Amino acid sequence: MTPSLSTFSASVNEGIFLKDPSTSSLGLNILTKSIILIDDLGFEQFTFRKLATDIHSTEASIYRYFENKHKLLLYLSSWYWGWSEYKLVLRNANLACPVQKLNNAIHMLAIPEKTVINGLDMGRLFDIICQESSKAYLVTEVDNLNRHGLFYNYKKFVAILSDIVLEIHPGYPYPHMLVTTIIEGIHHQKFFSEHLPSLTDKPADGASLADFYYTLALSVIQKN
Amino acid sequence: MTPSLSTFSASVNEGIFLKDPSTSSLGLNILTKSIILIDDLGFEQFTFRKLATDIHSTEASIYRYFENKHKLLLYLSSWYWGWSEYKLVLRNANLACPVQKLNNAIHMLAIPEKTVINGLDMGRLFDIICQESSKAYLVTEVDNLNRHGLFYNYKKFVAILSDIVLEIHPGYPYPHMLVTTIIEGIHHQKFFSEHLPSLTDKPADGASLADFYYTLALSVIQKN
DNA sequence: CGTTATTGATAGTATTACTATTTTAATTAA
DNA sequence: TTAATTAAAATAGTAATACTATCAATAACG
Repeated sequence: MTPSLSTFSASVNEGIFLKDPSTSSLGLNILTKSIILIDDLGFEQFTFRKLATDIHSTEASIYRYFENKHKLLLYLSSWYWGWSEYKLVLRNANLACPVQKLNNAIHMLAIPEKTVINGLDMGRLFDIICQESSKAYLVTEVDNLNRHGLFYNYKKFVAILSDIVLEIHPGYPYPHMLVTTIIEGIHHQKFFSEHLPSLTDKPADGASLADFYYTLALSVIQKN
Repeated sequence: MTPSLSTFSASVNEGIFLKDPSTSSLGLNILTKSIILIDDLGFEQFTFRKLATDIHSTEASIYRYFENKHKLLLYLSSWYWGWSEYKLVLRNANLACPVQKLNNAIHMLAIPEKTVINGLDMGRLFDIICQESSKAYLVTEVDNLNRHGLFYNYKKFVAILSDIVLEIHPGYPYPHMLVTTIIEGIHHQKFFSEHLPSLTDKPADGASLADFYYTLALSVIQKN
């Protein structure tokens, strides 16, 4: 069911990078290794200098691709949502029932595939999404970034899911709230289950997470 | 209904500070002004140097209270949850119905009071909680911090709410998941409504947030 | 009045987050 | 094949950040 990599090229908004990293081997190296480094060190300890030594390049070279590490995080996040949308659309292509579509989506979000796409370790990228991606928007420049469309891919994904919710219950007043609550919730619970288990419930694996949020979604949608 | 300030002294875990800021006027100054500065600049732009000049003190003096700005954020967050617990217990003291208790709690979380407690601007502190507080735990040192009990106040608050959920539906399997989903959800939606409105639904004021999450909670609890 | 704790003043270091410039290497186009 | 263009490496440097250390001044306290 996983789409072949050759057919997928992530469309990440141009404003995020200075030079498209997907067009050169150094750029791809930056992406590949930054995922590993950010996952290992955490975003705050991660620096372009460390990345540079890791890929046997220089800080200056990396700065030609990304203005700063925050933009790199935004790129990874944006790429993730671009990829997720692609997968979702493909998986739901031949489904008619919106409840099935929603179920599909929630499972996709909660149970990450551990494959490698375009050289990028999706398992680690998912961990970054859970632990670091909110730092991409929880910043003072958020309005400015948003004005330039740098959250487009995430917003698009949310919009698609919201439409599915509305298919299930036309006129439901809070589709976006529900969808972002589920998405951010999944990421939080993943983190909690690993680091702050008393903030979640056992077993907090992907399957029970999907179960919890799918039930939640359906109860809420039908209740209103 | 607001408890009198004289009766409340926040109990923040000792490991968070080097010297208790609530015991000196410089300490209180640090707390008061850091709330304003973090709210104005955002946590990443906020520095002890800027805070020092702001309160006409020195960096070194501030470092005598907090190891680093991250610990200061943890203090503010911890103080917020200590205060919230105090308020919640007081408000629910003479209620028997757990559904009413939950309703109370959700309204308290979604509709912040704009008062000043012990000199601390609660309106601004709430904004910090929404925008910055997740950065207090989304770090690599989280396990170490947790081992030292530095998230105690938040976990305690979650535990109290989870117990209320269990009062409503004994045996409900996901009380903690539900509670943290609601709490973090409220904070996210607050932020989204101000900065990324397409990720939420209008009107995203406190009242409709409370409405959304209260309905969500009840549907989910009763469904299972 | 003397002791102790608190803060201020000053200084210094390692690291981070960049920017600029020049050299080398690799591609491509004439 | 050479010249022209582009990408990357090497090197250097700056301002700001995140601290640490030392010592003097002062206030509080018994």
